Formats: sequence, C-alpha cells, structure tokens
Amino acid sequence: MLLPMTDEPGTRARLINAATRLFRQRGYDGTGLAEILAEAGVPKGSLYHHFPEGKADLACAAADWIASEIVRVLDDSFRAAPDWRHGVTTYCHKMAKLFDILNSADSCPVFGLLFDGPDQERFRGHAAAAFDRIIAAAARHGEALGLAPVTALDMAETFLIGFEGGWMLARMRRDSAVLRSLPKRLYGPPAS
Amino acid sequence: MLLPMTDEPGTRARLINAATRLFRQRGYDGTGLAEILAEAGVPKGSLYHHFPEGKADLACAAADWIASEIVRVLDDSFRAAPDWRHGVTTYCHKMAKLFDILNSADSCPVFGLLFDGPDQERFRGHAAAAFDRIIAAAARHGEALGLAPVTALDMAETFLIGFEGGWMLARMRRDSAVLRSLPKRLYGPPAS
DNA sequence: GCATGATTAGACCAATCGGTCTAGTCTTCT
DNA sequence: AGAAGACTAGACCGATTGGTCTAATCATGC
Repeated sequence: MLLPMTDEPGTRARLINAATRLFRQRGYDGTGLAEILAEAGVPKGSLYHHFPEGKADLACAAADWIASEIVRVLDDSFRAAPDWRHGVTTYCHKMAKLFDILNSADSCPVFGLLFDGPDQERFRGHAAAAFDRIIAAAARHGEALGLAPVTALDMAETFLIGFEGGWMLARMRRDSAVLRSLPKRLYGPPAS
Repeated sequence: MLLPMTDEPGTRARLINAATRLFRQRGYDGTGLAEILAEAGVPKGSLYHHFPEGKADLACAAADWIASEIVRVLDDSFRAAPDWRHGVTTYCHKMAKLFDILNSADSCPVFGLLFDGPDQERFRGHAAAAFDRIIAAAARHGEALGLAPVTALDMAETFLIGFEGGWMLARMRRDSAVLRSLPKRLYGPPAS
C-alpha cells in the first residue's frame, strides 16, 4: 500500500503518540514498554516490527516528531509577525497555552526526553540535531524580517536558550506565567 | 559521638556523593541502587538505615546538597564583584569550568535530577524550593549591590532561567562556550 | 565486662524491566 | 485460489529493579 487512505492513526503513529506523551511526563527510563504498549493499545510484536531497535528507536522517532511540531508552532507564530519581538511573543503565548493544556505541569521541555538512555551518545546527538533544527527555523524567520544572518542566528539561539530555561521553571512552579513573561524579560518592556 | 572528628566522609556523605554524581549523569530512574551502593562502597542495609524511605530520600538529600553547593559558588562569585554583571560573569565562568571538569558533558544542570521519580509531587516541590533558594541567594547579592529588591529578584530569576537553558544547550553540544557567552547574550557587549 | 542502641552486611524477594521468538492473521499481488 | 510478505498477538526469558529482613558487628554507656 502506497497510501494508507485510512484517517485513523496507524499502529506506528499511535506508538509515537503514546511514547511522546509518556516520555515527556516520566522521562525515558521512567517509562516502561508495558505502559507505552498499553496506552497505544498495541502488542509488543508490533513495536519491534515498526521499531526494530526497540525503545531507543521509538524515543528517537518521538523526538523527531516533537521537534517538527515545535517548528510548526514557530512558523505559525511568525507567519503574520511584523517584527522579531512579535513573533517571539506569539510563540511564547502559544506555548504557554500548550503548557496549560498538558495537564498544567509535568512534562519536560521541548525534548528533554533525550538525556538518559543507554547509549547516551546517540541520544545526545539526536537531541542536539533536533534543537539545531528548531534554532535554524527561528533564525530563518529572523532573516525574513530583515535581520542579518549572524544576528538572526544569535537571537534565535539566545531566545531558545531562555525558552528552555523558562519552560523548566514553569514546570517546577506549575505556572505558565514564566513563559508569558519571557519576551519582557529578554527584551525589556514593550516599546508601544 | 557528638563530633565525628574523622575527616574521611562518613557513610551517609559517601552515599550522597555517589548519588549526586550518578543521578546527574543518568537521571533518577536511570540509576540503580546497586550502582550507587557500589560506587559508595556501602551495603544496602546502611542505605535504608540513613535514608529510611530509600531512593527517594537519597535523591532529595542529594538535591539539597547540590543546591547549597550552587549557592556557595554564587556567593563566591559575588564576593568581590563591583556590580551585577561582573558577579554574573564570574559565576558563568566558574560554572563553565565546572562543566568542563565534569567529564565535559553528560550531567544534568543544577538539579534536573528531580523530574522523574515516583511521587512526582514531592520531587517537584523539592526542586522548586531548591531553585527558589538559589534565586533568593542571587537576588540578595543584587540588593547588596544597590538594586531595588523587586529589580534584584527579577534580574536573578531572568539570569537563572537563562543559565538553566544555557546549561542544557551546553550539554547537548558538549561545549561550555554557551555558558561563557551568556552575559553577553543577556546584557549585550561589555561596556568597558 | 556486659548490656544496649547504632550501624553494617548481604541474602533474599516479588515485580518489573527490555527484548526475543513463534504462531497466527490480514492484505495484496499474480 | 493460492503464495508471500506485512503486520499483529502475546507467551516467555534472563537480568535487574527497589525494597525487606535477619544476623553480625561496632561503639558507648554503666
């Protein structure tokens, strides 16, 4: 079958969904295969069919998926933004809303899921690559808004560093206000 | 015995040491009791004598210890600082050096160790309290340098948010340069 | 020196871990 | 219809998990 044509998510997608959610909440080592399988409603055999290397494979797929989601939100936020600050502000508010939806707290930042894991080197590399993809996306928007390439990259990095730390604190405090206050923290009071 | 008088670290201290290091590297769920016990050279019975609630107890003790270490570095950094930026810069460089020492990469930030764990609520609260203690310490130095209390708290929070995110990125990239570049990122090029 | 509580020592346990493997089903092509 | 491969299903495995419990050892009071 070239095209599934069925709208309901296939086995593979359901696995990634469940894994993403659970890893985000309990971390890689904190989540058992049994849990993922139960939530996805998928037997063990299927997991090892779609992800021959097992849990690690699944985690990488989940990380890639969540990174692409982040990029999507980023693109959304900058679509109609007149300048950098507006784009960033919209992004922070969108993510704050998401934070509130995700049962308001216990979920790791963008993909903090990737730090434990057995062969740490593979995970680390994967996380770094995913994060760089996100930074690049933000920098692209900066350039489109007239920033010099070097400046855009620098601002994108700085912002996402702040955002990661902000998400961490928001999580600790169970309060998305930290995220909403980020633009003001980083760029001072709004000019307007 | 009121005073141990022996310089070599006691059983309890050795446990906390080993736990701190291992949790930082592999996370809470990623570290087995056996590993900790082996590294500390302590039998299981002793662990449950000193930490009746087991692993969770030990993790909280480790978190408290590391938080107090951070405050110590913070105090050190601000001791001779003429202004906020200097203090912060010294702190970043000290921590960057530490980052390089800790086998250059795989170790969680200040106490990222606290996010998994069984009864998440207890862990989360503990982490939040520890982080607030660190923020308060930084804010105190800000005030001592003449900042208004509200401003000091705000700057302390903002800085530590950035620092957490920076440590995360440094870890992903295995490069402490991110930490050293933080003051410039947050406060612009040095006035000098 | 003897009794007492603190501490160490590690055998032991059920539960769970990630992973393997065989059997069966379902889809699709000829 | 029938063969072939994709996929599902779950029993099963050895290893390891955090935790309990009993016995031995240690220090310190009388």
